[in-house]
Amino acid sequence: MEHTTNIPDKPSLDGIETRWMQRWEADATYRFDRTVSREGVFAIDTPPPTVSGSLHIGHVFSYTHTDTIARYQRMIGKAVFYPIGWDDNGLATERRVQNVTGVRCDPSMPFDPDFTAPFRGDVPKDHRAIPVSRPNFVELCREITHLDETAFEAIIRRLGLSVDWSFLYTTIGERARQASQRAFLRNLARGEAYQQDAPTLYDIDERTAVAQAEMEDRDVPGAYHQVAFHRTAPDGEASPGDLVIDTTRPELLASCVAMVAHPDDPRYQPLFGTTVHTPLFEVEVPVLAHHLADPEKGTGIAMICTFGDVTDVTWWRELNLSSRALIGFDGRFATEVPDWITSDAGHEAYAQIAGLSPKQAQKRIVELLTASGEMLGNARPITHPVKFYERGSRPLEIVATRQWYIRNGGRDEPLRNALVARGDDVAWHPGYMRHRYDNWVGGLNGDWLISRQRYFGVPIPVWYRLDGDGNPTYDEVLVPGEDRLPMDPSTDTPDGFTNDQRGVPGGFIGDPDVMDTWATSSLTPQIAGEWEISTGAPNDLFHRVFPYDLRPQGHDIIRTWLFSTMVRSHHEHGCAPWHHAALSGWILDPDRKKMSKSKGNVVTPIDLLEQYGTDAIRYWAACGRPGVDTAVDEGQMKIGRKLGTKLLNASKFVLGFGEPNAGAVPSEAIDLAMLARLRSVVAEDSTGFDGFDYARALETTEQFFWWFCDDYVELVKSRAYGIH
RNA sequence: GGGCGCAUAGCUCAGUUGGUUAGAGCGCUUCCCUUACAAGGAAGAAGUCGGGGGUUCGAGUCCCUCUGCGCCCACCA
Repeated sequence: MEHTTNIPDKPSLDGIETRWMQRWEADATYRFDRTVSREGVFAIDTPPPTVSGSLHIGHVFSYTHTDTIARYQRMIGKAVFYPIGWDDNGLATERRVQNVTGVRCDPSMPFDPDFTAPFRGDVPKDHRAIPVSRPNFVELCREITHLDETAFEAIIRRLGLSVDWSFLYTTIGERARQASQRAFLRNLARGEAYQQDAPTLYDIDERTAVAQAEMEDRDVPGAYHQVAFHRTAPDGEASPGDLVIDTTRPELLASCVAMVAHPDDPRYQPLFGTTVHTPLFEVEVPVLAHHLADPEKGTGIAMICTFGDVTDVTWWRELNLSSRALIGFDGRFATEVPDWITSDAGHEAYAQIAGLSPKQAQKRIVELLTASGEMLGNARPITHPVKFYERGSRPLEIVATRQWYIRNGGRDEPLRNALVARGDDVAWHPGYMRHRYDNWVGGLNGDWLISRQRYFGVPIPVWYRLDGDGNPTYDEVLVPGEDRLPMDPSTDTPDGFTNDQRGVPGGFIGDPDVMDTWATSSLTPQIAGEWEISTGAPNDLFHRVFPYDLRPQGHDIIRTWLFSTMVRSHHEHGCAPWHHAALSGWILDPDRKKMSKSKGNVVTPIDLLEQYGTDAIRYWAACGRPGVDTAVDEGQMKIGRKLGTKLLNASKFVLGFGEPNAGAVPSEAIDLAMLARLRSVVAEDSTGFDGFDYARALETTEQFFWWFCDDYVELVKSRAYGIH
């Protein structure tokens, strides 16, 4: 207890944050005691915020919730493991660097040790991005993330989070790369990781494959084009009898491999087993039956292209069709005329779209179809959902590429059921969030694609043997021993080889890809807990913290972070990675619209912290019920500010009377009543916190505090001042 | 098409297994610079708990249904 002489006349909240930040740091107040065994530990799998700009008020909101839980657990005697990290690898960072500096990575460029990046503001708007080598680009990513991370740390400290900074990690850091590569190699050894050459959703701007979890549907304008295919006459020539389809992607006509209608559709039953000729390109394709064809849609018969959408992929696979892919990794139609187009007219038509983007090609094809009379009527505009990469600006294309996958139940019923059942091992707060998990796992339609054709990430830690012609033999995967991790296959050499065998026939080549950022952040429990890291006392930490007690996170990343963490833990440890998952709500702007940068309504945390003070902001945050979307409410922050001042003044009153005499026991009825009430408040708050309901605990405490001030203090005043 | 959430005073929200006249804060009205606090205190007005139906002695709370808003998921040619 402070001595009475230290009580200021006019207690103030100003500067209180700095004082306590320094005190906590000096005293190592929140340092985790790593001698405590698992039963005495409360471990938190803190979300590492994405380093791609600044922290959002939403972070302040949800991180405060977790901090109240951490502080409660500490108060009841637990050693709280409360680490923090920065998620700085991956495409989000690369995009940020591109935006800030105006460069782009070109792996074919040589390293330039003297390169200094311009800042975007100094680059003319119409100037094209400056290509730099991969090492230069990675260096830039490190520099810029470091700047952002410094700012992040300042805000988190200012917010008073009781994290243990000695466990700070980054997802591009050595520990993360090591854990990520180790887990991958073990997935590989157990058959949970595999590579496959298959149609893949591909972002043609970022030039990388993306996973199902990173896709989103957007309603965009499109148009139905009614196009006539020509029936094949007995002599093999196209006849005038036409078969009409509706398509939103006429530009893919050259990739058409078949027609498909529902097996029960009487309109098309006579045509099953026959062939038709495509318009413009005059390619002969079969008419087939498949139950996914919807008689209600368009004309009831569709063209199958490789690949216009995911249904095409299903048809292609299940009907065992050949592949006629034309859109390449650059998002443009192949420049060479494909060999399945044989007629002169077909060659001529293809020359019109060679090298074009899908959008350009569509325009041209429509012109050609109109000219040839094979397009019936005008295009009918519609709005339809199209798949985008969540951070992308152009629709995803489907391109056949070799990629790495981790099994997540998307193609495997028993594994899917096992992962759904893992949801039972976790207590969900609020409980209904469980449905989102079940929903997502139940709806998976493929395994988890983890390879990315990008640069700032954890390398896929394998090499491939090159055959006598210098071509990679992908089924001969060369792996490093775990003692070599972290490693980079583009500079490290596999055992039994020398570096001069890199890229030469009979030698080896490193996998050029990096892992998806979720493939690393799915291991935050392992990274923060120093899984398998030898620190003199091997693994002294991990078994004290794993499985963690709590995973706090936003409900929007159940499909990504929560699920992927579950997958990795299930494979590696055979259990759920935590006992509780607490899902926080969204932050809405004061008009209750979802905040977004494009709307320009983002409130920066630092301004609010400056204006109202940490306690006021934390008060506002803690008033938001678990899982409930909450508006930014400066009124609530003002109340928090007043409450803080009230607390200081009430403390001033109480502390002003000094310590009670040693051995003194309360005997006045009013005192005993107050203490009894306090006991019930403590009990109720404990119940609230045990169920991760910090808001209920706050409400109870606040109510008690006002009663204490308004009634109890007023009633004891005369006694306190010695007036009877 | 499937799933989930929300709807309570002008505003933002509590209301835990159904139980006396439905609560808080902000805002509003009136009064008070009283020695912890005017960045405060005291008092007051204000709601047919989204509509309809049902179960019950009793429903904001449980069941059915409808409406509106929001979110998640889906093979959307």
